[in-house]
Amino acid sequence: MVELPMTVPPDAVLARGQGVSLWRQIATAIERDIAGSAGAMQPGARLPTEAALSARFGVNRHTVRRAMEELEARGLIRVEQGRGAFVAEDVLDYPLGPRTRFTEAIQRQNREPAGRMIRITEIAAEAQVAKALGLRRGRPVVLAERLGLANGRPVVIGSHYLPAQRFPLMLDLLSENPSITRALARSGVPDYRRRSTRITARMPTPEEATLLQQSRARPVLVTEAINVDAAGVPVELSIARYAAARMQLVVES
Amino acid sequence: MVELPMTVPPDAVLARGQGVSLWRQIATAIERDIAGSAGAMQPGARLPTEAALSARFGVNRHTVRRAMEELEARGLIRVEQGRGAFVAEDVLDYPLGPRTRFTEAIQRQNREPAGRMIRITEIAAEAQVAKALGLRRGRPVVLAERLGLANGRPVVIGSHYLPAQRFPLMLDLLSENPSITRALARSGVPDYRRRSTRITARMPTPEEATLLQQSRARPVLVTEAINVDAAGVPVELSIARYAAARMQLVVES
DNA sequence: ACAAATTTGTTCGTATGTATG
DNA sequence: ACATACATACGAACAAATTTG
Repeated sequence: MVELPMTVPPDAVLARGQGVSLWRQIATAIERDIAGSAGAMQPGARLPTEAALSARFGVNRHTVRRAMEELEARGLIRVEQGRGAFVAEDVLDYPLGPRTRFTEAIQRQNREPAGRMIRITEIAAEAQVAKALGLRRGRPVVLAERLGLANGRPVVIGSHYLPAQRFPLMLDLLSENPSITRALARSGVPDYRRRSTRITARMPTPEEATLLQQSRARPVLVTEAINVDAAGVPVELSIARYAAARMQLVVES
Repeated sequence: MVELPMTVPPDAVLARGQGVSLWRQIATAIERDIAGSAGAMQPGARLPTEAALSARFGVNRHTVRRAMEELEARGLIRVEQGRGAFVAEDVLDYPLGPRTRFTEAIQRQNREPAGRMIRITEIAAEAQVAKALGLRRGRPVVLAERLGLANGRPVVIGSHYLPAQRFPLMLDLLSENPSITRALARSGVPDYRRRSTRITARMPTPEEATLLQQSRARPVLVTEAINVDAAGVPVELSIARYAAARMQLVVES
């Protein structure tokens, strides 16, 4: 990019010397762009660079930065060094209770939940899975991998392991309808609860980053939960990876 | 690095053609190096590169890799592309109950807990802190930042915010002894409990990475907990940052 | 592993307008 | 009228983080 030495008129004209500081006018202009009734920007969308904005408004970069500071302090945008500024995404809460279901948790926050099945297969249980489900190694388990979305934005990848011998129809049921709760209900488990949850954080695999539509440089929250039936017998091992920027876990005591 | 075309004798000699595969011999040799009675390697310490090991054992790099695979599958080491192989660190559990204290949680897992105060100051409450503690913005709060260690390894940084007006002696008490529990007890709060906890994950700041002695490329788990007294009044906002590689959170339901 | 390009963050310096005493 | 303090605005240079090839 070559810098043109000419003075170009700014696209947006500000009222100079009228009692309202330039940076305030810029802040409200950007705010209108973000939440404006006309074309509202999507949460997570990237704002123009500081250089672009200062050109557009015909001001120094510092003046734009002062406006950005204001918007960030008010929680409307998120600025990241080296990456840019982004329309703030609202962070959803995921309550870690014994009975929380993804769909309910999202609905309670007035978002539209959705699920997309990524893959359903039957595999042999490795050590970790077998131990969690109380099976012997190598026993068949159904593995269902599901992407959970809120308002169309991906927020979680869930890997669900269920004993194939106890639930012979599970693979078909989940192929029809991605709801684990529904498939378990049709398999004679009307209710189940979360027994224990381990929470860790790590960097995403390339596939996880793609599915969650997030940068490979941001971490995922990982929960590993064992779900048991009314009798306390494990029916599902669930490993979920949350986009940490869009979802936080909440424990009520 | 230039590859020397000469054949140099390996430092460690293996038994070839004796019924035990080379990679198994190498695996047990490395295992002895790691956990050996002689000079045990510290958890988190870096192993020699694959090239160095293949030179030392006089085998192809693939053979060393086969041994590494085995050790990684058994959880003894952790291999990271582009970084190297490291002696596995044991991951401690931190139970997120209403009454869990750091010291007890570490002791229950037979580790030696320790705490080092990083800084104690009195500051004006910003919006987030004020809201959590039920104060007005700008009211004075004591901020105590503490590094928690297990067996001498840093595992958590805790930032503790307490209302300075309710606890006028807090700054002095914490300067004497870094225990929050003790300082609260001496301030007329013999017991407190965790009301709610939010859990997120993010990349560490440079300072956090240094304090936790971890790579800036690995995430930290962040918990934000509000602690209340027997009457349910908030007495402390606690923001903790855990080295995700050394600590995982556990919720029992 | 490295270098280049892009983008935000920080720190100088300079100048102007406004409110205060 | 003058001095002072403060917020605003501009310019330049460099530092730091990220992305890309």
